[in-house]
Amino acid sequence: MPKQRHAPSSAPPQSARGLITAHGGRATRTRVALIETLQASAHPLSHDEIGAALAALGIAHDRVTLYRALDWLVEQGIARRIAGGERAWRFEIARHGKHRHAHFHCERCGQILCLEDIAAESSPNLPAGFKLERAELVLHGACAECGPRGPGTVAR
Amino acid sequence: MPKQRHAPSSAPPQSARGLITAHGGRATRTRVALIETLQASAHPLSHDEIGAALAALGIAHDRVTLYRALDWLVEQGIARRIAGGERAWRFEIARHGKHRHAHFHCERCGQILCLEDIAAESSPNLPAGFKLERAELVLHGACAECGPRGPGTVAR
DNA sequence: ATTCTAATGCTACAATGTTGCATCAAATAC
DNA sequence: GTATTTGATGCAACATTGTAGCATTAGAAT
Repeated sequence: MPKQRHAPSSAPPQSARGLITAHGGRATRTRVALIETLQASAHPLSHDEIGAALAALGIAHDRVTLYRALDWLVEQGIARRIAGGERAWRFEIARHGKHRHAHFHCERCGQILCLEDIAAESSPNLPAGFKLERAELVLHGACAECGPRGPGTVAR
Repeated sequence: MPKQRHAPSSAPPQSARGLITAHGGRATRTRVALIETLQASAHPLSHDEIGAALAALGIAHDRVTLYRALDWLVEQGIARRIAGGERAWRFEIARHGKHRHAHFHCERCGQILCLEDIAAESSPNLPAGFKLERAELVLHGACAECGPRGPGTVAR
């Protein structure tokens, strides 16, 4: 696993329970662990990665439950779903007030990183009648780990 | 193994057969129909849509063959694969010389449209060591058809 | 027409995501 | 602290999207 890159996150760490109850949900073990896992990660996580993290915490995790819990977090605006390069979704915590940022998909190692400096809310010159709700900017290429040195085994 | 690989010739309305043979491939019915279908479409097509189009032309189409034929087109630079909103890929013909453009994903009807005016090659201020190979910009929202009038049945 | 082999079309499988329903447990009421 | 309510979970079964292996077909060359 590549190292983490930290962005200057100016987020006052919101408690997981607080976030959940503030949205009228029940603070279950799964949801709390989910939020804390996402908050602790510097980059968006896939279902697999999240499942592994929960397993490491000794928390039961059914695949379906995970999907539903994540869907709920996204619905409530607590988390965000991003498309990335492969067909699997990835999830990241929505830092309070933080604008949407671009992501970088390394085609060597498959990792997805946040590019907090690059805004995704751009190019508003849409055709008439179109309503923009959100923008997703994904840059593809080789990350610092894979680029200069030998490329890692490709994750297609 | 495919022999040569050609740099994108900048020929205008290229014939399907010409495109294929220029890249050292065999001009099969499937590939020809595939290219012509993509060329005739104003927006990127999903596998389903392509399959339906081929079926309408009375051309046998196995799902696997379609995947492989499309992969080949992308490898050769004849077509481009874009991620869109759902987990399925969509394909569009790579217009000779045309720069990459952004796409609009309507979350009401599920349609994906090309925004030729909006370039996707932006924001090059990447962290050191990162190599950008391509950028994908997808705008999500409601298209002109779905926005003003009643929203179509959601295609989540 | 014959040959060579790139493409095709099976079949079988892998990965990702969804639906329905019975059960459990988080919050509330007592 | 116990009982009640129902949101959330966990399981099974299924749907969709994409891949791998291999025998067969048909495009191009001889």
